[in-house]
Amino acid sequence: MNLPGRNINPHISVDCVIFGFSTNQLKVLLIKRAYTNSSGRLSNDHKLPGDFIAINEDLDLAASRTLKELTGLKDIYLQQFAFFGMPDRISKSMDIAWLNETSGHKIQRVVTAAYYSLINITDTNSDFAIKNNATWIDVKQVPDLAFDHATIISNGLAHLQLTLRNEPIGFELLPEKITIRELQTLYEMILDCTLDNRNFRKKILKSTYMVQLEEKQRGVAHKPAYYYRFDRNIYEKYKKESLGFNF
Amino acid sequence: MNLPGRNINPHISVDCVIFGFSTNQLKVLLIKRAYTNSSGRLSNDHKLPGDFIAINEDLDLAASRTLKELTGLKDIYLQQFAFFGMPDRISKSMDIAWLNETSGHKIQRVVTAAYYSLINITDTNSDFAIKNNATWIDVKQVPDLAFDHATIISNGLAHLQLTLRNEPIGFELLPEKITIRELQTLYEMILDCTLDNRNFRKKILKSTYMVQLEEKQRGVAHKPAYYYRFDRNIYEKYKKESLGFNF
DNA sequence: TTTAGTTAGCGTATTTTTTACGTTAACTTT
DNA sequence: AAAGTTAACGTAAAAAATACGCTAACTAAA
Repeated sequence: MNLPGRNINPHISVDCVIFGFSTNQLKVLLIKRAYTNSSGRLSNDHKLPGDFIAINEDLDLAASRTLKELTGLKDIYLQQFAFFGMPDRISKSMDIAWLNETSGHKIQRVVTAAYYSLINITDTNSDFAIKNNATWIDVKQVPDLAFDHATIISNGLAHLQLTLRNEPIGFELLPEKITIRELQTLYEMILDCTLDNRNFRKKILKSTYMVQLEEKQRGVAHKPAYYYRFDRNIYEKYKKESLGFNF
Repeated sequence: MNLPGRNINPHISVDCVIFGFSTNQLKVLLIKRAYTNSSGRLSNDHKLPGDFIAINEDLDLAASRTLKELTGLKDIYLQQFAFFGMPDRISKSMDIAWLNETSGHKIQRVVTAAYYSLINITDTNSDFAIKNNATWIDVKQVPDLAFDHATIISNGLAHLQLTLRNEPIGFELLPEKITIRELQTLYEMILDCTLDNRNFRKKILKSTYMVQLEEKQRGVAHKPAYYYRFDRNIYEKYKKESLGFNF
């Protein structure tokens, strides 16, 4: 959290849209914000994990730092996807008041760089690390948010969908091991559609960059599935070759 | 150009990467920068059209304003694509000196919002409008640039390529009328590849959103080609229907 | 006026990719 | 041992992408 007088640049901030998938829901990580409303009472709402950047702090590093400070999550790949610079984006009086209070600066307008990521909620280490002021909220049921954070989230989701349609979810975003079914469910959650499991499997198997591991699922009440991992090297080669264009 | 004492926000700037296509080259619009080098002589190099934003100025509007002020180009659609915030991105001493001189501020670090666009150089109105301190430079032969502008350009080109592979170049970027051959050449220049003209034509004709006009080319020493226009409404419908995923 | 040179515009056969759909295998729980 | 559940595979049909050659319509030069 910002302390008054900290050496920040009060014009620029970063915000992180962390998508998380568990069994069958796509969620987004939000933190609670407490503020004093116009009638003098203490109110609550949610905001994205984000913060002003420090003087001379790199934007990417500021995003990682912020995420760790506010949620405990670390070593998460963060992808910048947009920046927001409308002069009125923080104009609600309670937002301005909160900013002035928490930053120790007289705030006029803030330009924010938005980052997104995607993680597996049920990975114990991730789950464990979430501080208790941060919570996972179903993407389809995001409540009223501070600032323009609802816009930032829907924008981030659009970017994630676009990425997913045009290349495998792979690169930085996949967990170390995943079953084909889990991957399919992930696709279905993000694209908000249903896919044919046989055709999806064929597509995955044909792609050389999803590599089958020896490990199987354990303790499941059905035929256990093999785990796969995403091989970045193979993928990079494949990507170079397949530069067709589609529209 | 900035005048000392102008009411600017010295932490944030905008930069415009304007790609232009003429007969068979993809170019980028650069402006000359004069500065006094370490041995006291006047030197020249190039930079992207860009500027600090004014206090409380919208980023998108700042980009349009800057482009118009520096190059005369107006009513150009500008697409944001990245936000650059490495602390050392303006660290060359001559860059710092130039910034201090032109802005009238003591500059530490500048975060810049980058925009790109694509226009037809031979459109007389565009061509006419370019001020004489701005020049079109072949994308493949960009000289040494100020700041990290070379990085910004290659990043912008990558974004343009990505866009082009995943949807028609259409939306805001196409000129009002274009022949299929011109469109193909544009694709080839941007993607840096060759395409089969018959198959390309088939693809365009099958797409319902490229609409044939009655007007033909005139005065060309060969069979004149029909002009086409991009119909955004048809495209928006098409886009909604065709949300497959490929990888 | 004719000829040469140039790009526009079309068609078809082949290969590759996508889609649609059913059945057996391997595990846990009752 | 039986019931329940998801994994894993295959094939035929439709659609899309690719490869390739020829005629049409214009200007410029002879």
